[in-house]
Amino acid sequence: MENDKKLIREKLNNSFAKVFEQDLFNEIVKMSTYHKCPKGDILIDIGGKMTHIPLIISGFVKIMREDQNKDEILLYFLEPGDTCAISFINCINQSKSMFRGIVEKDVECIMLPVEKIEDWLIKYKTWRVFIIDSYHNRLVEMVEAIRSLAFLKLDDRLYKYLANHVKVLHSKNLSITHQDIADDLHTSRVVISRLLKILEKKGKIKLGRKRIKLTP
DNA sequence: ACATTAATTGTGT
DNA sequence: ACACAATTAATGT
Repeated sequence: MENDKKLIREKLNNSFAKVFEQDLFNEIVKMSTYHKCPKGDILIDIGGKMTHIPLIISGFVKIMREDQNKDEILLYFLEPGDTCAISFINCINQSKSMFRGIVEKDVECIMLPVEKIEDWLIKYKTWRVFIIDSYHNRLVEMVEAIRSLAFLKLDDRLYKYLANHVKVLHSKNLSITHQDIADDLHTSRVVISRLLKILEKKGKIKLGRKRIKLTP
């Protein structure tokens, strides 16, 4: 147990360095629990109720919305240093989640209980800033997603999608299938394959089975 | 090491 | 969009 707290303290220091004031930092360590979620885990599902909110230490999570015909809309990603501020509101007003969060790459996170989160909002300025910032970031990403849907052609969207993955994974080598991409971008696999082929011919990427390499 | 099978990717209509 | 061919990875013998 003591070891656990030590671990949390360490992890928080690495990913959330100097974001929180000292008192708050100590409280977070005291109230939180450490979790690991393997790829494929569903962190939060549509209709689910939240009791904790996560602070992401490592890995990343894909947040999406599913509509009537089982179609999924990709909304945004949670990266290390992020929290899901949207789920935070769900916590406070006890409403159910509109979104689903799927772990795309093994996640380490710190879970915080809802009750405390509300207290801290009043007590700590750095916490307020953190939550509002988080909200702002989510909004910016959603606006960007809408812009991209409305104005960009599919080939540009595809490239952006790849570039974004490169960014969050800190690696130019992506291990992903054409089908997965097609699902996220709402097209067929064949279209993605063809566009990727064109990108390869242009020298923008290198293709392999289950892997795509962005060229610098 | 080889054959079999399943999954992924490529291409023409 | 569909069908099918080709290629590659995974698994068992």
